Amino acid sequence: MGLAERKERDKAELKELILDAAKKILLKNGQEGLSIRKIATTVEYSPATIYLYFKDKDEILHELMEMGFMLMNKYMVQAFGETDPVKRIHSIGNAYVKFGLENKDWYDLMFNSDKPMKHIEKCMEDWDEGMAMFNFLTITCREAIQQLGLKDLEDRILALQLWSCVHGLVNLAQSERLEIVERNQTKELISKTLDSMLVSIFKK
Amino acid sequence: MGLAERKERDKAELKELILDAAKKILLKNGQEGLSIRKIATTVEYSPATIYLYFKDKDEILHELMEMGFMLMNKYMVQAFGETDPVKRIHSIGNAYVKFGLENKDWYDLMFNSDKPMKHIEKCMEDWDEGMAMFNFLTITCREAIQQLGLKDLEDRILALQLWSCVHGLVNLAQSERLEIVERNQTKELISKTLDSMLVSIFKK
DNA sequence: CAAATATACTAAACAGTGTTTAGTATGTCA
DNA sequence: TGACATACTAAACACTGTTTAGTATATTTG
Repeated sequence: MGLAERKERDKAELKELILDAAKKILLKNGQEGLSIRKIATTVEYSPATIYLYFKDKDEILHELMEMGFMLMNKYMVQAFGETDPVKRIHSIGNAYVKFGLENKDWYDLMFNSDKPMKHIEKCMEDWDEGMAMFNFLTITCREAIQQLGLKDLEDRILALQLWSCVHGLVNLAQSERLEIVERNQTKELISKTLDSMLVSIFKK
Repeated sequence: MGLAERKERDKAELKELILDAAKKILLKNGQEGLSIRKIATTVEYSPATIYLYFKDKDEILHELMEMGFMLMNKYMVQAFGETDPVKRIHSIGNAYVKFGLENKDWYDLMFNSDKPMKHIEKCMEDWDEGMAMFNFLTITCREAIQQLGLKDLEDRILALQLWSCVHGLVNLAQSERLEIVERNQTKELISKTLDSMLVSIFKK
């Protein structure tokens, strides 16, 4: 029976089990289909028990967001290893878009949803993972500006320019606005646009 | 009483009343706070009555989306009147961002939410208003490319490059990612980034 | 005029949602 | 053995979108 099996599971592991269940449901049903009650039935506990391990749903979504950033880092390993700053920017851009297109639900949690942010606000925490990403991009921009002697460019403005472009592309693709405006080959369209933007900044 | 008052209202006007109520609730409580039941109590009918005038909630959100595009057009009048294509691109960009920042809920419905799009899919309709906007931008890009002799730029790629940048900026601002990464003066940051992008494309 | 039909509307239910409260077993310690 | 803490849950609260069956009222037809 469920009771006997559950007792075997270490008490401290339940938090991890809940997050595992949440992750599974997120991947299978999306953020809309992720509910406390579904998590509860998956781990074979009552919904109220979930609240003994997490303050509220926002906290669970925040933890999932952090998992999403770990997954994104895997997409970035090549970029992290790139020494040439301009090449690194290319690598970051491609990895970012690739991650966004392949992991809609994770991406949404990390860069669109306000629920993980509400938890950050409530607990007076910071958006560490997102800031780390942006700082890495900003530093890379600074290096690229120095190397190419683009003295009239500001690192954080350039970083934001790059970020907003890839963020916009991913969101337009995910909200199905792109497919409707330009049917078929949206992936090719995205990579062309990304290239065009990088060319407009660094070449000419 | 409610009954007497209601009878006076023309039957054909109820659909408009429902949309008016929906609009009010959207502006006051946001998309999260907009429910069929709240609309029903506002217009003093039962929730079931709403479904005699609209197929489902998605249809109501779709109609609100169309209202949003009408509002956006008001922000675009100056751009529509601009004859110089490069200046027109500047004008469109500024109007787009201004609209996005000032009308979060409308913007979300128009460019992020999948619910109005679900209705479009169900009814085999098109995203006419969005396509019209993108076509206008694409035509302007074509004119700018011709005028400046930028023969290695493709109009629809350039249009998408511009769109994704402003869309990204608006979304980053609205999801509070910008404020966390760069505290204070986010508005100035956005206008600087917008300028920087336009400079990188059209000057140098 | 009376009966049949069509219109406009609603009460109640269904199946969900996040969250809280009060209470129940079980285990530990004095 | 009694007191207390821990782990958990049933049930409720206040919501959500949507559907179904039924009720008045109005209109049309025989």
